[in-house]
Amino acid sequence: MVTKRFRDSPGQADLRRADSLAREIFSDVANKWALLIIEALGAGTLRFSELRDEVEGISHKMLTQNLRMMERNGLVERTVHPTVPPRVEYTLTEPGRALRATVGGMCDWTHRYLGHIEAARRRADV
Amino acid sequence: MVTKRFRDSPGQADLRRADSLAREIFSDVANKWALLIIEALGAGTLRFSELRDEVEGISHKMLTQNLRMMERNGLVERTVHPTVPPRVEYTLTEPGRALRATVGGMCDWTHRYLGHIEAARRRADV
DNA sequence: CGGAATCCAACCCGATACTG
DNA sequence: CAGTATCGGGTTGGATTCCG
Repeated sequence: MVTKRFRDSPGQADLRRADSLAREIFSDVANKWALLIIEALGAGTLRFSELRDEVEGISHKMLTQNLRMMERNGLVERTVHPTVPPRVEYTLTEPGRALRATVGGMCDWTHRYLGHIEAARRRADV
Repeated sequence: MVTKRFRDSPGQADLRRADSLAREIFSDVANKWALLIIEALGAGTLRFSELRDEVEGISHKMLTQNLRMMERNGLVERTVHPTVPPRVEYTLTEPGRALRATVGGMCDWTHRYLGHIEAARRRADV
């Protein structure tokens, strides 16, 4: 069997294929910092420093890096106010808000199953 | 602007706190390999080698590592058939299936917004 | 204040070899 | 077939510094 060399049609890209665009995007987004940032922005627009306070434990560098990635992928919009001192605000775009809905599901899941998981760990950690 | 704290009921662990159990679990789960494994197991029970084929690009080591983590957290159940050659099967538990529902949402999101994101990238990548 | 760049330690993860 | 252990290069990511 010959591996297809031509592009898939846009709607058919598959997360399972390691080399697909879909997988690349999924990999970008499926990391804890990106998801926590999205969740934090769910409540509304935030400044850089507010975001850093909101997502406890994230470093300046990681926050910048993830915001750049999310901006490039069109998940957040970056607004610079040319004031002194500078003021930069981040907002979820429509795709970002759509993603946020499912991320919220993951957060809820974490809280709901906290007990289950604690118990499972006690069983596993002999 | 007032920071909203309404989501946190007292006594409920908070994802925002870097040192909370909830954050630890979220960080375990919020990585691409774990999520792709969960998605793969959504269709039903799979053997180790089937899982490795299903999640393209994952290494033997990463698969093992993530499965151990997921087993410890009670997301998957591991069944060893004492045959020769050995046969080990993995199945989602109830918490695992619940999580899978939201992961499915993320996968759908990826497909739905693939076009948006591609366009955003073209705009960003000057 | 927000961002970029640098340095460097810590770790991630793939490859490999070996076991039952 | 499934799993463990080890090794080492590559990447990650924190701390720091400087800039507009």
